[in-house]
Amino acid sequence: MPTPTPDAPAARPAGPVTLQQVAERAGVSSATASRALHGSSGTRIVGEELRKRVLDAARELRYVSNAPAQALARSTTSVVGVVVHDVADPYFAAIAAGAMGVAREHGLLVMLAATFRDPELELDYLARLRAQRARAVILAGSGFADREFTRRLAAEADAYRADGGHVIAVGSHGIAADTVRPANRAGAALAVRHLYDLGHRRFGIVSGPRSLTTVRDRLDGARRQLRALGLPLTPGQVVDGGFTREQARTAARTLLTGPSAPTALVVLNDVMAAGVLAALREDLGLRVPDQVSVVGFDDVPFAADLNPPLTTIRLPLADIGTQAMHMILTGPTVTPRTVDVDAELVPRSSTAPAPQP
Amino acid sequence: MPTPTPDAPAARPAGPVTLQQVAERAGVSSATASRALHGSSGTRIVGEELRKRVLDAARELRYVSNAPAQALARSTTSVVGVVVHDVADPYFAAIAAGAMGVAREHGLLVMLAATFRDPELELDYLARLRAQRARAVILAGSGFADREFTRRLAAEADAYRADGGHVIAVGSHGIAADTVRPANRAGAALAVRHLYDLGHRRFGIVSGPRSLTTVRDRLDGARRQLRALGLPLTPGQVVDGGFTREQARTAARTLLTGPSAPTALVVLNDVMAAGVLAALREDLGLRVPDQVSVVGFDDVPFAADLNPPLTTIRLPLADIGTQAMHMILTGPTVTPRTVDVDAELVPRSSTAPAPQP
DNA sequence: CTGTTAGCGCGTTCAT
DNA sequence: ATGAACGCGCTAACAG
Repeated sequence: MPTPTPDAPAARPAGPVTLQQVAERAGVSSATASRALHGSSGTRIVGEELRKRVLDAARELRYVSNAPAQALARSTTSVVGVVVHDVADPYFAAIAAGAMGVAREHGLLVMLAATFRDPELELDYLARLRAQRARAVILAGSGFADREFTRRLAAEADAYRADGGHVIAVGSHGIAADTVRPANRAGAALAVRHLYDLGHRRFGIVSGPRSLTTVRDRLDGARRQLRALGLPLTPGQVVDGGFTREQARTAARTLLTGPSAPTALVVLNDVMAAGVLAALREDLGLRVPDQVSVVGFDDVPFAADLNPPLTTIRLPLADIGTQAMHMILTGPTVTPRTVDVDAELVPRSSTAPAPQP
Repeated sequence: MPTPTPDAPAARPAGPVTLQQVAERAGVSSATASRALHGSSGTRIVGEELRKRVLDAARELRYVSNAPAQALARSTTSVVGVVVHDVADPYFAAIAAGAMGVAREHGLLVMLAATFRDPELELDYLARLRAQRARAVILAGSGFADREFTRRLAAEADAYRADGGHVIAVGSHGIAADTVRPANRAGAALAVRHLYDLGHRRFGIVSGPRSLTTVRDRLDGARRQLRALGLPLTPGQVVDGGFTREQARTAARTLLTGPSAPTALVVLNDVMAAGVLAALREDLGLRVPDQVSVVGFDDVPFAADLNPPLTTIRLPLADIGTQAMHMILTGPTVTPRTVDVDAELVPRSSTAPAPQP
């Protein structure tokens, strides 16, 4: 008969190993085992000898504590929720990545929820995350500009807080919560100003769904700046690009088709800008930036690789995620805090002086 | 005194509301409340009248069940884990998005873990996911080609299964598990073949860390095809682009610097291809595809927006995620299954006939 | 159909 | 320093 390997895991009982089993194998009570494994009160009040026996037993049995049971007993967990519109969107992917980096450093697990822009789903996930006793939730998706929805969201958020949770919002969600606020208005104004300074006077805006507060804020920033410059925006100058590449491509075609087509395009995010550049280049045969200048928004990783490299408004995406995460680590405060995140113009090659008429 | 609004949520007790409280408010036992809310045995065996009272009470109190407690009682959860290298990488973002779509349809919650390519972290997350009693885990990151590591991973995966969990691997991880297997070898061969057919005879490969099985598989596929074509690869023709844009940009410079520089570049993923195109265009002043042809791998969303639009090997990324998720829904089988996912050449504008010498 | 009872696995008093 | 006992909130038998 073969000699058992010294450190071979002992025959594991069927199903998950429990603390009790570890305790038995170590010849101690489950209380001692618990203390040895998690040193509850800061000090490890378990004797060296027993401690070692417990640790060995746990390792041999490949024991991992039952997190749900632990959560029930401690009435707290180490999971945080992050809700986004769509992970495949580089904007959210970057924010999520930032958040996850911090989570890792602090031993937190993250539940990622994607709403695909459905407000109902946002509410739903918030409730489910509350059920999970996620200690905090980051609402990373844009807020929805709907009165009734906002009321319901606020109610859910209140319930979340009442249950001891912590909610952090990215952008305007119309609720009283800690928030990380990207400079959407100022950023859009920056874009307009940049184009204006280059001599452009005929502007076009490729926007997104008006139902999103991010869209409204950016649009508003552009509109104000334009008005301040004496170039008030007319309805025909704004088209909805749906915040997606394909829709934006189509939208760009209609925008550039009129009699006095714009020479300057402010596109409310980079994903759409990719579609707009494609439309200009492949559908309309217009040269960027010679005939038309384009400014994007976000500065997602691929912005510099577009054709031409995209001038855009940079938002420190990963930072937004880390900042939100840090608010979680700090814990909730009596009055909501808000961290402002600046936007910055990144000049690349999609903008140039306005063509002479 | 103000009349209370009819449907105003009743004054909620401090902290989370429990089933017990809902039951009391409805004047029933907690068992009945549980049945009314979760209709255990398929059939709703609770009388209309009581059922309604319970539902009302729950709504008024904004009750959500305590998931950890439920998990403990039922000894099962509705969370699945997805471990990736980095969410900000469009390859993983797309896979995760595919998985999350299915998760949503089936009421599953996903815990996303990012290892940042650290094998230890992968092991760690797997154990933590086991602790969470995640019903299944999708190992979406590339496997690591390390004997010792693989042994440990297999042990963890076994423990996971022994605990009633289900593990799904994407690509080669060297463990006996259900796997979704992308055609990495065949895909790379396709890339080589495409370039060969265009008349190219001097090849260069921008590879990634040899420690990743994905890299090895793709490299192997290219190497075999090249050998079959009578053009065996020499060490100098392969450089490590680190699977990142920046490293690949640098790597491309060294690759193109030799005496008989390649006219055809096979880049082992699209993210690196973006860096390679930048190097060619901005650092080396070489025209693509006139002087050098480039083929990428993966067909991430931005591939078509690069300059020039990238010819690449498409992997149905979202599909990979959904397929993996579907294996979870099906549940584990006695013997591991494997689903093959085909790669396909997507000709765009970064490849052209070899320049005449 | 509904209520009572007994765990699920763990942390945490309270004794010792 | 260690063990015994109780409770966290919920589901699952088991009665009635």
